[in-house]
Amino acid sequence: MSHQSIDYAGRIRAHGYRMTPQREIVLDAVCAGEGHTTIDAICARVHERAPVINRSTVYRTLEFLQQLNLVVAADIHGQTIYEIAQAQPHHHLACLQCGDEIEISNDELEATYAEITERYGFDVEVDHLVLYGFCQGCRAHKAQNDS
Amino acid sequence: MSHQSIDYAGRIRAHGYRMTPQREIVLDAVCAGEGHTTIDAICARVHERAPVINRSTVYRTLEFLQQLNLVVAADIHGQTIYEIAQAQPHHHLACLQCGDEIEISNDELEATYAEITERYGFDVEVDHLVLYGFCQGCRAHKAQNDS
DNA sequence: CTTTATGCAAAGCCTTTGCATATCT
DNA sequence: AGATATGCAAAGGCTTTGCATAAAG
Repeated sequence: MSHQSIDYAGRIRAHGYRMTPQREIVLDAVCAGEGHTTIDAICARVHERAPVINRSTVYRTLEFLQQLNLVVAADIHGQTIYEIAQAQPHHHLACLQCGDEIEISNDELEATYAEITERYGFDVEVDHLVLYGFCQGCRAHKAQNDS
Repeated sequence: MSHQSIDYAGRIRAHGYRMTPQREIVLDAVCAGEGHTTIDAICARVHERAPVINRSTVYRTLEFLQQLNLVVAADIHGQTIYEIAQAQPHHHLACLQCGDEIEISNDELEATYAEITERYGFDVEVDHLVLYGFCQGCRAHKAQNDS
């Protein structure tokens, strides 16, 4: 699922703003993150293609793209990560040990949300939940060390 | 549930460290947060009782209390919040509109975690999940405005 | 041609750190 | 006395902002 399939220029112009090379390059960099990219990673990728682009432009562009709902942000370990907005809400499993991340669909959590709404009258609005824990590989190592 | 019921001084000394007025005041300030307190709120409360206590001491003390598992921290909207460690893992529902927070037990989410472990081999280790959404009152307002 | 976007540099904010002093056991 | 904890001030890292210039429609 590439971001190429979306008419970003059109959606930006539809709001009365302009498409620029910088915005395109930042969008590409976010997309290259495969789901979750830090500012540093984005800046590094941007810098490869266009060393002249300023860091503050990257910040401003990401802010801008979020307002148009083309990019979404999430907090992970206190760091902000960015990714291309997808039609499907989804979540992440982040391994505390190896740092690996697994993307999961919303299905697993939907039932839980419904239950919370029913019990607390609270409408959970989560597009981008990050659950921490230990992945399969690291669990195996942990089990060895604990013995 | 007050933190008074726990022998903090004892637990601190058991690790070879010292109980000090500063640490006691910071602990009180965290406890006064009723579940989730920002650094600023903690510093404000500390300052009321003892204006001389330095901000860096508060940072160091919180770091210290976390290492002893007397205080736990979580990220909420990019801000670090602190609370007294409880025996029971629990989570928060944070309303995006009014900022209200509801504390919920782990029970609602346990089944979901089990399912994730089964399906992905990923062991979710969440002591302090924060779910964003809209509380009952704000949902009612939203419904009105949307019509 | 007008408005929006960018680059640069500087300011801001929050957090951490080094070091001398004070405090606890 | 010996070790730990604190206060102060300064440094650090990341993000935001003001302003002049450049570029898009």
